[in-house]
Amino acid sequence: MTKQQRRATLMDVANAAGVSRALVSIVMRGAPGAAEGTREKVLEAARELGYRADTRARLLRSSRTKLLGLVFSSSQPFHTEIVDAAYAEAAARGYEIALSAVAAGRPEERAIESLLDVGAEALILISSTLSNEELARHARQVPVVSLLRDEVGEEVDSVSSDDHAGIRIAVEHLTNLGHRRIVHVDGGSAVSADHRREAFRAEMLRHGLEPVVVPGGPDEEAGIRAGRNFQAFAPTAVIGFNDRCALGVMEGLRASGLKVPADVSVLGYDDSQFARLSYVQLSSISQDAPLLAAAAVDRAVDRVEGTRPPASVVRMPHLVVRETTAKAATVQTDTASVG
Amino acid sequence: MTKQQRRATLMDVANAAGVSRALVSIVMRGAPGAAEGTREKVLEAARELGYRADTRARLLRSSRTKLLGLVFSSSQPFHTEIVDAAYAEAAARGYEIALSAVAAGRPEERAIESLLDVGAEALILISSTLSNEELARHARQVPVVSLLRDEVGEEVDSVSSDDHAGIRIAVEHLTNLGHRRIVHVDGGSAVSADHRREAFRAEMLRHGLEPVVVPGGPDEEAGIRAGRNFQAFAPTAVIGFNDRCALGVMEGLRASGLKVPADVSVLGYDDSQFARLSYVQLSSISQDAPLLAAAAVDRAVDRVEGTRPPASVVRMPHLVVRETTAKAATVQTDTASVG
DNA sequence: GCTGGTTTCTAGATCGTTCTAGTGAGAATA
DNA sequence: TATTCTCACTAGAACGATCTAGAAACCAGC
Repeated sequence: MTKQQRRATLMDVANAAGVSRALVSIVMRGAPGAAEGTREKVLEAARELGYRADTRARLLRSSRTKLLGLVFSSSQPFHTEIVDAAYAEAAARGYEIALSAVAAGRPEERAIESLLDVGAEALILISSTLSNEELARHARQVPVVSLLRDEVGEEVDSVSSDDHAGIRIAVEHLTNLGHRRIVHVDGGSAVSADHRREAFRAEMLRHGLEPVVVPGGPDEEAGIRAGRNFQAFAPTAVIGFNDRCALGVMEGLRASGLKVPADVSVLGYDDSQFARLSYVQLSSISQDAPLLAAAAVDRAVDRVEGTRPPASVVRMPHLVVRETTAKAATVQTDTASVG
Repeated sequence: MTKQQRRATLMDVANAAGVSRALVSIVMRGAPGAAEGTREKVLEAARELGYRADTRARLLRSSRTKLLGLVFSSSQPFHTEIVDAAYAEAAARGYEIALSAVAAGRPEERAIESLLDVGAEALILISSTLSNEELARHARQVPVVSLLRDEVGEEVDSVSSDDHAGIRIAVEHLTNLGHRRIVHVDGGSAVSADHRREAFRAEMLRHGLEPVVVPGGPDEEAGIRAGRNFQAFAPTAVIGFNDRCALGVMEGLRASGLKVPADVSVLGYDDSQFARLSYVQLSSISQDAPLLAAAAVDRAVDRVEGTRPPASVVRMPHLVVRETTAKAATVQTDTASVG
């Protein structure tokens, strides 16, 4: 059995350096109030003993943990891209990130509780599925920032991407390429699915086109299933709920012998790592995850430090054109021509 | 500005229930020494006030947090499957998981420090890239379990899958199907890459076959790149370093007009969610992530509770046959018809 | 009533920090 | 010389839990 050696404490350093604990504390924090000579003597002793401040004790006393809680879903690769960016921004502002995943058998509430237990000073929730009431309840204890979901009430911050604008850009991109028969495979019960679906309907009507929506979901399987349902409509372009869904759609088309983009254009949403894969090269609507993550961390820090009241930030998505969208085939069979 | 209400403490509950702090502590821990009646009165008061024990304070005094630190890589979807399983097993044993990701600009050491700071009692490191010396250094402070990497020294636990056996199973599966020209796209500098490469060489020689290894890596891009390099050899079967690599290989074959599995069989490794996608149906060597995760959590808990000394656990992988491996084409000549 | 043994409960110390309210020494000012 | 002002430093009380030791209440046996 390996013996675990006790960690050096402030007291040990103080004894070694021949000063009081308080002074060591001052030196270790880099706070003013110590003479240059003693400062160095203390640092020397600390180095000697391999001293590292015990964060728990420090935080217990100062009630500052400099810890931001981030709840993500372990099954959404897109979320992990946000995690990466959040770490970077948090570090830049002198905070740490505490992660907690929503997984099978582990609801969002549990994930949140575990973050509060380790002392998170604020919560950032990605695509939260909690009700506004539940969010408000947590917001009474600690600042809450909702990421990728807006309309979360007065007390909760939100950082999201303009879904309507994203769909508008998508529809415009495709109509500019001459597409008229465009299908949207929706996200089913996923968080932004309603927004995108409604936006699609509105934008298609605005262009005088029939808005065909096929039930889908957030993953490849959903895209493939949806493919079987829109074959009859013979679209020349498909807008997927997200990239994974669009990948499924592409796979379905490929199975039916249709070429992308020669026969059908496919547009994804999220601009995730899947879209960027060299053999996929999926055109997609980018929400710019790193920027969203940074904005969320910024708001969380501002709230923790009391510099700002809760607010909603909405960022504009943008189009990334790759190789799955192209001009519509020139032979447009029975559709109405442009007005 | 929303006023943040102070979190309830033991003292608050004690006052509300009309008992001492110590008794509340006893009740909350479920320790013996409280009458049934008062126990319920205290629990009621705690529920009323929404009391949750402060992990930092608890740790400071008792050095027990019931928190296991788990380090994973945010860019490896396979890791997130492990995360899911770890949560479940930890919960079953009465522990919580604290997550910390290795990401761009966030080395493993930083991930570890942040876990120790929140009070993790043990560390589980997935595919750690630390040296054995560094691992040993941490192991002196806290039990360390290395997951998916073995040969980590005396003081460190390890839970891994038998890579040699996995490759043996893979090679046997393919030779049983009549394949003779088999290529292994290796994992480059990834953690288990060396083991699998050497195992492949040994197993192929054992079957009297030429072991052709092509440099690869852990993702789709690597698989595609590798594809360009083994065309000349015209293999009838390919073993990818992992599923993502195998996916890239398949994509490359498809681009060259070759059919899987009619022309070439492809076998993955990990049996990840990618392999299971309905349009992929990749045959793969399963390491059974959930079991590995559970074993790692078990070892960590056992170590924390002092019931066992460090040890190595090696689990047997097994074959999952799906649709990307099939009998070798009957015409096996030394001249392949590839351009 | 007294003693002894449970069971239930509590006071107070303690963990390793930070924070508050000082003390003491020396320099500057009156 | 006495007073004030810094500056460097320290003692001791927090923070919110657990733990130890012991008190109080109750019951049994003699």
